[in-house]
Amino acid sequence: MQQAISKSSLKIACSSCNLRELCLPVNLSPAEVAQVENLTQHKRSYRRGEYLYRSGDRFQSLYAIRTGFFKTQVLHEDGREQVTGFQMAGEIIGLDAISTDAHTCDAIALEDSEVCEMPFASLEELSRDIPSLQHHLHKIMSREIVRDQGIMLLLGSMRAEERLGAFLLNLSQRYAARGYSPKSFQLRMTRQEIGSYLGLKLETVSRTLSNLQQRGFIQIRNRSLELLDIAGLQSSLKT
Amino acid sequence: MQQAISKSSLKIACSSCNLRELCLPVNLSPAEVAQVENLTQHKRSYRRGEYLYRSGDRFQSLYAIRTGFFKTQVLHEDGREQVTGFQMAGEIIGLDAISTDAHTCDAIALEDSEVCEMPFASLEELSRDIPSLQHHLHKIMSREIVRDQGIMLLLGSMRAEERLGAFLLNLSQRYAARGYSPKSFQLRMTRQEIGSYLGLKLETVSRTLSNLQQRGFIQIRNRSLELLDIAGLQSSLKT
DNA sequence: GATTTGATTTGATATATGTCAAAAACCGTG
DNA sequence: CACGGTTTTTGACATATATCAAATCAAATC
Repeated sequence: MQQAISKSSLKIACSSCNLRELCLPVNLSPAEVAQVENLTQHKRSYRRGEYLYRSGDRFQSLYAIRTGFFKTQVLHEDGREQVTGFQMAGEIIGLDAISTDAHTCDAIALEDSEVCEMPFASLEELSRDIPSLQHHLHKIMSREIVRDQGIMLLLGSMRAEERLGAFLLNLSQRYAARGYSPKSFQLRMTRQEIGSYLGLKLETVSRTLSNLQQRGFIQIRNRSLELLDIAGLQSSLKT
Repeated sequence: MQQAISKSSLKIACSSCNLRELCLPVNLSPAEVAQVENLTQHKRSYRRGEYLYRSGDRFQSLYAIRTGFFKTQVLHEDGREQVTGFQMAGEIIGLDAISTDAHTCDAIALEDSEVCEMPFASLEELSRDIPSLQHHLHKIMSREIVRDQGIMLLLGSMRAEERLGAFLLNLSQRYAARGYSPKSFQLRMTRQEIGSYLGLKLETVSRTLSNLQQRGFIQIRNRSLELLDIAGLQSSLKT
């Protein structure tokens, strides 16, 4: 019964902020849920192109994406930029800033978006009282590390077509996890941004996508993507 | 006075285990130091080539490297491997495993090494009581995320020579931070491993090192490296 | 110390991806 | 709806890095 209560309360906490990543796996009592809700009250909207934060900004909060789509990028002194990730609803952004109390990358909305601000000091305090929240925070940070290692593998040892395939399949899975079609979705980023993320030039991205289309794996027209042969794409990665 | 006591106690804690990264910046009371010491009692030695853990192993502990040198690598199903990092004394290893309760990479000693095992459950428990320890743990994880983003930048947008330059300068800094010469040290890894880490083939690593030597930036003979012109190397990265 | 094994260097050549350029498609805005 | 700017595609060509191969060198083993 206690179980049932926590679960339904959990739903409330999550529906208020869509904190898929932060809330879902944590088993909280109603009182604890209230505390988490209190923490995540501050919401803000961002228009496409707006910065959520910039490299160098003082660190204060993590952000949970309620709706929308962001990219994060690091800038080299010589102007080169590297997109380090694309984040969607339910994901937590800003973890890099804990290390130095300053953000180390830019976060930019790729479409109109809403985020919950979570003051990190409060989150730390609360997670001292709620072990399951504490552990979950650690898992989120660890998951980010694992994700980054996957990108290293991709950048360090895959060819252009494999990188694109892995990228599209990853988006597909993440849309599926949110209840959207895994086979058909809009890309929210430019070829240039895809290229930066994957360590390729935009022309290579375009050519490779055209090639995947010719071979019947995908249908792409501008930003509208359809995955025609997910299994085929997957198996082409394992070769 | 309290300050002085903690500091000297801190020294004891660190000298016992050389936990540069875990202890140094944390301001602990003597009692707290004792608790941390208690946590880090379990030490083990590894011979060159031995595994500290393997991908898939159940997660139980983080490890602080006391002495020696490790590499971490992820394996692709098709046998391709990607070295994701080289870790030296004072660094913490195993953070990736928190996310799934299983290690996601292999950690292998590149020379005879000693580590402190830190049961993660105890670390979480202790960090609930000691806020500065909690915050420090978060910083360590965040620092790992930032490090990984730097490698993404390197892999995604630098050319072979820049990658090697950045790699050598990074090693140099880390040796300097440990009181060793920043200009002269032994590489502990093969050209192959460097190449895997930097997304290059071993022949390219060898050629690029030879080229840096010809141009007077470094002196390299097998694993013995001397950085002859650190400033020059640095400025060649900014171009 | 001889022998085997693995690591490194270097050369010749191949190839994937980058670069430059131009046209076409798309999008937001007035 | 037309305009101007951006994004995307596609082609021709350049180049950095990979591949294959062989010789040398260092290190581990008996």
